[in-house]
Amino acid sequence: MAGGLPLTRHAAGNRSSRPGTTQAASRWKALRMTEPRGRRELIVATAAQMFARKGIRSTTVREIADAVGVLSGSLYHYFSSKDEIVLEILTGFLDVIAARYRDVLAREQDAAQTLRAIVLASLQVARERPDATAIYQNELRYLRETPLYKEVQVAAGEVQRTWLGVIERGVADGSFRSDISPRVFHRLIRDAVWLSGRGQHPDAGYSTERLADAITSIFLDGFSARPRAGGAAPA
Amino acid sequence: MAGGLPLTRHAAGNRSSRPGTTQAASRWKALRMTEPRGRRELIVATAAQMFARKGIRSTTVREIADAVGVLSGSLYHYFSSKDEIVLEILTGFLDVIAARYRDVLAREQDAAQTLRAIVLASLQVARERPDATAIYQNELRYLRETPLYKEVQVAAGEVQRTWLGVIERGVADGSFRSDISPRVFHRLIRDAVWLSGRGQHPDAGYSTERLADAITSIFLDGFSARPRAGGAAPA
DNA sequence: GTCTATATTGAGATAGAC
DNA sequence: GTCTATCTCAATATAGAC
Repeated sequence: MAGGLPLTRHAAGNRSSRPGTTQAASRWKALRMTEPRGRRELIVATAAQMFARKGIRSTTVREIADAVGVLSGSLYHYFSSKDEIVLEILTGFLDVIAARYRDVLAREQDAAQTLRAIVLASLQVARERPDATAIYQNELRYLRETPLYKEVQVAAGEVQRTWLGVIERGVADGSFRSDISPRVFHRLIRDAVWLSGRGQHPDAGYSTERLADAITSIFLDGFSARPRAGGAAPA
Repeated sequence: MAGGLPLTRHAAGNRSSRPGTTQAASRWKALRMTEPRGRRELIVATAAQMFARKGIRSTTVREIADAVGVLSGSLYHYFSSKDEIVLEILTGFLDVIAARYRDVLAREQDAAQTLRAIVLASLQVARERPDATAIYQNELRYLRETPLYKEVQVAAGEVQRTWLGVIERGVADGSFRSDISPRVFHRLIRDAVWLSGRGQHPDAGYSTERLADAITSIFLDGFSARPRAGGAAPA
């Protein structure tokens, strides 16, 4: 923390200027599935990327502004605070998850199939929105300190109830073990799923589908080598 | 044995004064297994508690000093920076883990038994040192920004090699599945173990041993309800 | 809608008296 | 070994010109 950088604040020269076509904007075009449309969305997307990489607290509004290609004061034309940007990132994220889960539940499969589908849907969202995923996993502590947290909690509630619901259903109908608390199982599989993108390495060679299968298989069948219910013995 | 430590002066306000018996000190006596001995250790323990609860960045040196019962300048008699306190917390933590793992390996059990023992040892450390555990899980991003990170990484290396070693051994001798990457399995079970203390609720009614059994059983046998290798059918 | 310039606050760290 | 007092820097946010 003693570090004094010999910083020159923002050499006004290196911005080349037209907002819509900055480096930041074209980066998104190349890398992300959903390309930010307007300046406001570009701010959100850029901030999400930086929050995910460096943490919310360590990312300054000036850095966000630099990356977007404007000066920091201009951000306040779109958002009234840094936290408001955070809120927009997370509610967008949670809304997407909740919607996917609703689709899954609408299929009315059995508990095991539903669980597998929830795992897959979660991993897909994690892949599509890696920044928001990382922020949500890593910055809960920051979030709790902000007044906006309540709004996030509401959105998170539905998500949690979906997981717990399918687990309890499986226990009730006899397809899942009843000697282990559904809450404990929920915590384990939920963390496994959401943290599996941590460290950005998508596990060389593990597609989203294959990872979903691996996770579901471990959690339902176990890692011990012995004949398994559904099918073939281990290769 | 926190009896009589030297007196301090200083009346400034609400602190009642003898360092050894401040609120902070007696809190430790009540709650923790290892009671801080000297002032230096009290600083470390207090800081750990606050870092765990509020995050490193949000905890100011002034807050730490207040909780200990001194003024902020005095901390710099013991540590030359805030990060040095963080480093002491984490290397102490990792050294304890590495030592426990060495004990486990010395027993020369089979892979499944060793894995179970590592899970249990980890949960015990997590229970004994919840603050350091939380810090290590939640503040990796902060750590990476600090020059001290390299030292932490070295200590973490041995820990990781222990996990991976036992998993690979089980795969090699045929007791674990070979159709799932050991690295993937390692990540899943490691996160499950270290995060299981998250949220401070020790899972009402789940002792450390019972939780270790639950985790090991889920990861080895699976959550599906069907006759399991080792014994009785689910209740 | 963006910039320039700056107010304001808060943090880590230091110097030197006691 | 602790306190008092203060330095220095960095960060969020604002005001108002263009």
